[in-house]
Amino acid sequence: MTRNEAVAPYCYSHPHPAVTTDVVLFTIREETLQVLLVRRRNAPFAGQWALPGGFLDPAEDLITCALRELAEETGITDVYLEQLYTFGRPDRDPRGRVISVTYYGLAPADRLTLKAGSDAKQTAWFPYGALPPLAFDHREIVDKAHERLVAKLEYSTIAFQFLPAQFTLSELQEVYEIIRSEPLDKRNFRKWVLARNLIEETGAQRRNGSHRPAKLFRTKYPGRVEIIR
Amino acid sequence: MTRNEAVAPYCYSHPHPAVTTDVVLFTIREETLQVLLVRRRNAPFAGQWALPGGFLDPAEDLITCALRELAEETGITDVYLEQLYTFGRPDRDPRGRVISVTYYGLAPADRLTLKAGSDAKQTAWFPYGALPPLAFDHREIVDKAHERLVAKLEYSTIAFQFLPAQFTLSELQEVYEIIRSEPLDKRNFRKWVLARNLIEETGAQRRNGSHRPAKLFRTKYPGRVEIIR
DNA sequence: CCAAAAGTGTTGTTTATACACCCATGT
DNA sequence: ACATGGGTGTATAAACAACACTTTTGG
Repeated sequence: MTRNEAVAPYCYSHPHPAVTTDVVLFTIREETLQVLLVRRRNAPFAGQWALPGGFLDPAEDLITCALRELAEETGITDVYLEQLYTFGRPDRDPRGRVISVTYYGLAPADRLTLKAGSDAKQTAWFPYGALPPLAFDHREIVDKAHERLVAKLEYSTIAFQFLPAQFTLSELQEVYEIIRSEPLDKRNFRKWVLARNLIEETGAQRRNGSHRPAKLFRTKYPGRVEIIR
Repeated sequence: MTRNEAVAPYCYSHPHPAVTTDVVLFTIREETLQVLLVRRRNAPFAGQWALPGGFLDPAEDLITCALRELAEETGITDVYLEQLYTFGRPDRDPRGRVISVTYYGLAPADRLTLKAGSDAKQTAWFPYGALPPLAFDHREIVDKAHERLVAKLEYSTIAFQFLPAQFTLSELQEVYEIIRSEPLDKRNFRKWVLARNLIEETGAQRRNGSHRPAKLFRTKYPGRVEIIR
C-alpha cells in the first residue's frame, strides 16, 4: 500500500483497505486431515508457510478470486469452496490495512495434483495436527475453518466432498472418524447414513485385496452440500 | 470512487475496492419479527430504505465499524452483533466496487430507543414479512440473516438476546414461535428448555393482569451466545 | 364467580447406543 | 486354511411428540 502517486494511479477521496481472499483447503491423505499451504517468496513473512490467496481483481467476484488464486498458486481447480469468515484486524498485515475474505473447501485426495511449474510457489500438504508456524493471522483462519468443518459434518452432506464419485461405506466412515477424531461403531454408522437417504448403491463393487469386495455407493446430491437432519 | 487526484489523495498501485459494513438488526415487537431500516438521504437509491451501515474507517475493526454506524445512524448501542457474510458482487453498488461485510444482531424491544436528533436519517422498524423495497442487494442480506437466525435458534442460546435480563417462560416460548413461525406445545417446550439447563428462576414473579403471576427466569449465560445440544 | 394466562405428567413413538459374529476374497 | 476387511441384527436407553386439566390472580 503506497501513496507514491507517480506509480500509484488509483486514487480515492478516503482511504481504502486492500481486499484479499485466502483459502483453507482440506483433504484426507494417509489417514489424517491435511491442509494445503504455500511458502511465501516475498516479504512480509518471506519463507514462511501461508494459506493460498491474494488480492481481489477489480471486476471479479470474491469466490472467483479465491478459486483463481488457488489455481494460480497450487494448480488445483474444481474444488468445493464455501465462504468462511472475513478477517479485518487493523494490524493483521504489516503492509497496511488488508481485509481478507476467507473460504474453506474440501477435495478428495485423488483429485489433487499439485502444480509443478517452475514459477510455482512451493506447495505442500500438512497434517492439521502438525502445522508449521503460519504467516499473518493464518493460524487463526485455519482453526476457524476446522471448527466449521467439524460442525458441518453433523448436519450437512459436506463429508462427500472428501470422496470421489464412488466410494465404500468404510471410506465414508473413515472420513467421519478422522474429522471427529474418534472411532465410530460400524453397524450404527451404516444405519445412520442409510436412514438419511443420502446415498445409493451403484451396483458396482471394489475388489481391493484379499478379502470380501465392498459395495460402491454414490451420493444422491453430487457436487452440492445440503443441510440434513 | 473517483480518480481525480486533486481531491483524492489516497493512492495505490492497484485498484482497491471500498469496504463497508451493514447491519441487520432484528427485534420482536407487536408479536412479529422486525428489521431496523434507515431511509437513504443521498444517491444512489436516495429515499429508499436500506440497512444501517457505512464505510470502514482506516484504523477500526470490522465489528467496531458495524457498531459505530449503527449508533450513528440509529442511536442504538450495546447490542449483540455477529458476522454474517461478506457480499462482493462487482455490480452490487453503482458507485463502484464495494465489498460489504455484514453483521446481524438481536435486541430486546425494551432496549431500543431510536435516535431522534435532527440530523438523523429516518429510522424505522419493519416486519420481516412486509419489508419495503431495499437499496442495493440489501434484501438478499436480510434474507441470509433470517436464514441464519432460524438455524441458530435450534442449537444456540441466541433467543435470549431478544429478551430483557428477566423473562417468563411464556415470553421465551413466544420468541421461538415467532421466529419459527409455528406454535409450540407449552409443556414440551418447558421440558425442553429446562432440560438444557440454560436458565434459572430468579425467585421473583411478574403479576401482569387478572390471572396467575408468572415466575421470572434469567439465563445462566448472560450476554454470550453459546452452542447447545 | 368469571376470565385469563400460568403451571403441570403420562403414554406412545422414534432415535441413539451398545455389542459379536459370519462372509467373500486372495494368497 | 487363514488372514483381511466387508457386511449384518437385536435389545436397551434416551429423546421427542401428543395430549387436557388445575392454579392463581384481578375485576
